[in-house]
Amino acid sequence: MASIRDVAQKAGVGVGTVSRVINGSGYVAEDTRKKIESAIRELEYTPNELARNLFKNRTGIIGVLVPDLDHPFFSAFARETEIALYKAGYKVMICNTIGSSNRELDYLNMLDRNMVDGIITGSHTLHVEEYLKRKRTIVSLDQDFGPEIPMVGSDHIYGGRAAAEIILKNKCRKVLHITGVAPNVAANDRHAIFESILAEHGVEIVDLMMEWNKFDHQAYWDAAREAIRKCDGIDGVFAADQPALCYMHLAMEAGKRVPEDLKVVAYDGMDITRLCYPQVTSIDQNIRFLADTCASTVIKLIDGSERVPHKQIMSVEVHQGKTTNPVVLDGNF
Amino acid sequence: MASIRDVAQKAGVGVGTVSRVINGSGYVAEDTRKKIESAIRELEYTPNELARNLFKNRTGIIGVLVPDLDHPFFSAFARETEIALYKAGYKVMICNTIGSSNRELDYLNMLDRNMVDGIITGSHTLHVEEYLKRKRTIVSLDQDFGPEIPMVGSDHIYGGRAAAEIILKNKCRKVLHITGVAPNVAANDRHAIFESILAEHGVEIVDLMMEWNKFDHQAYWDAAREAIRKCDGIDGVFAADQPALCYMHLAMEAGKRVPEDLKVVAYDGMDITRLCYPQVTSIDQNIRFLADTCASTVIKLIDGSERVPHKQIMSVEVHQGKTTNPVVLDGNF
DNA sequence: CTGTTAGCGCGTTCAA
DNA sequence: TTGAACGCGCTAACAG
Repeated sequence: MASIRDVAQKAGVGVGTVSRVINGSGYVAEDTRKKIESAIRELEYTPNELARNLFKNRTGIIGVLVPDLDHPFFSAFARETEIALYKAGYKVMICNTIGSSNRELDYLNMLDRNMVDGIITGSHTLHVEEYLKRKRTIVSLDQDFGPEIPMVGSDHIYGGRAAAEIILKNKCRKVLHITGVAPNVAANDRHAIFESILAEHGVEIVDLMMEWNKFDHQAYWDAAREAIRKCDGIDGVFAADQPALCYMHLAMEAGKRVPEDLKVVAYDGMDITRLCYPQVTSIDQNIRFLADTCASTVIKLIDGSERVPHKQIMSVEVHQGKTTNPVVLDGNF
Repeated sequence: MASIRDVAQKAGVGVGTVSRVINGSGYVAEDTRKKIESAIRELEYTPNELARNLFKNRTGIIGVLVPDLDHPFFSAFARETEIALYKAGYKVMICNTIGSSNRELDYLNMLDRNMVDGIITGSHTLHVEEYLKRKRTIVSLDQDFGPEIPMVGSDHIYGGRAAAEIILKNKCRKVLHITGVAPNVAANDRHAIFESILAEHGVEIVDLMMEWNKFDHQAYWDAAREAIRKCDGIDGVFAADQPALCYMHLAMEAGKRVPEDLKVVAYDGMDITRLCYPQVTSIDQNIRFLADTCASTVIKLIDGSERVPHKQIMSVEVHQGKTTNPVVLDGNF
């Protein structure tokens, strides 16, 4: 409640001097400093960030946009991003964009209103133009908005290829492929490459497309149940963590053995695939690295000093669990 | 970039009039409004929230503190809280407090520095006094800081009792009880009541205490493995979701059948217990209701109009899955 | 109905 | 080494 003026008055000095003491800027005589410091203590003075922000035209806040904070991938991403940004002195404003698309717009507008210094977006329900309008200080996770906006993503091409290699070397003949991430997102790359490799090798593919904006587990179960009903003789599955787990568990319930009768390869490999039995083979994105890179990139953008690459692509890692037979990945298939 | 003065100048009016148009306050002639609106459009003027915030001494931001955003319970809580607060016109600043305890302090200090209008904390690594110093506009999830700070929580007493009833009616004789949530947290209540009921009925209890601040799944596996090694003949488990799952899967791997040889009751019942096979019996907290209540409570505190109850306790719900035999819960045992 | 002015609390010249 | 004055952009009170 006390302001810098109160402190100045109490210490019998001018506000400028108090300001210098607080910020450790400029010269200040040792004894006036003492006086001021004790005045600060007595009044329990704390600088008002709002006034500082107005002056500096900065808040130190970065907006982080994700479709759904309760999705394991995005909650992990949000967590790591917050940690990275905090270390750099920034705070994080978070937003779930799923469900209402003008929430994403709302948050983008905060850039214009100076409420946030930058935005990291893992949500992509808006048209490119809305993003381009703001230009600077936006970093995109896994979607290419063109040269104006830097993107950070994983090597999904390699990921899709690795999944295909595992499936092939496990000798699957009829593979269920559950797709359905947001349109325009780089993560889709894995699907195309996966299917083309399998097709090349004469493996039958059953495609199941989920609505990309359904994140509740009921939708996953429904999709898996539909796959089980519609189609017989599946001996391999490639899907994101959650649909993969649902399908696997339904198949097990129906008496299939994993990995003997059914091989499972999941994409992302979040904790959820580790807490299950058997532990799932998966292609893992390096979420911490993605988050750190998003954080450092947005900070560089804000500082405006360094140039940043348009694309920064992180490796994915293959985790061979118990839902496939172990194979050597050497690219020969 | 353009300020309200630029707009005023361009429209040939005073800043006050522009302000009135923007905020829809006071009277303004139709044609001057037109002029101003077109000036706004031409200059692509957007009000600077920072200046507004300074004037109103408000940011519209609520800080949400959780130990770990990547823990299923807290990510769900954060998600629901953000949604509820957004509907009420507030934004959410998020903080992971695990790992370094002065992060929590940092965020509490934001109250004093006017960076946030209020705080909802599900993290409790600090001493009570630090919370009491700020008094108002703090809402605590699941911890009682005394009469000054409203708390919102679940009926863990009922939860512990229900778990005990299920275990008893499933005729378990030797039960593994994994404990270890943060100290001083209401969630601990379930442990005491659970153990006392089981003891009353002569059921043997094996206690396993986990470090409360370990949230990575490795810690859960370690704990489960230790339990398996140390102790034989366990026919029932009561634990939080993740340790319960780890133990269950290890036991299954060792050839135990669920629920024939081993009954499992998990606490929280997050998605992770639904994506597993067999689906786990659980005591579920109503996270959306908790979040909504935290949100509305902190808003009432900010508005200062209504009084708020010191404690608001939500019911938990019993979800009978496939890891126990179905029983009727009537409190007779 | 409208323009002017006085803050909101702070950081920074710029003289002294 | 220091204090006074100005400005960040906006809102609200007041006078016209």
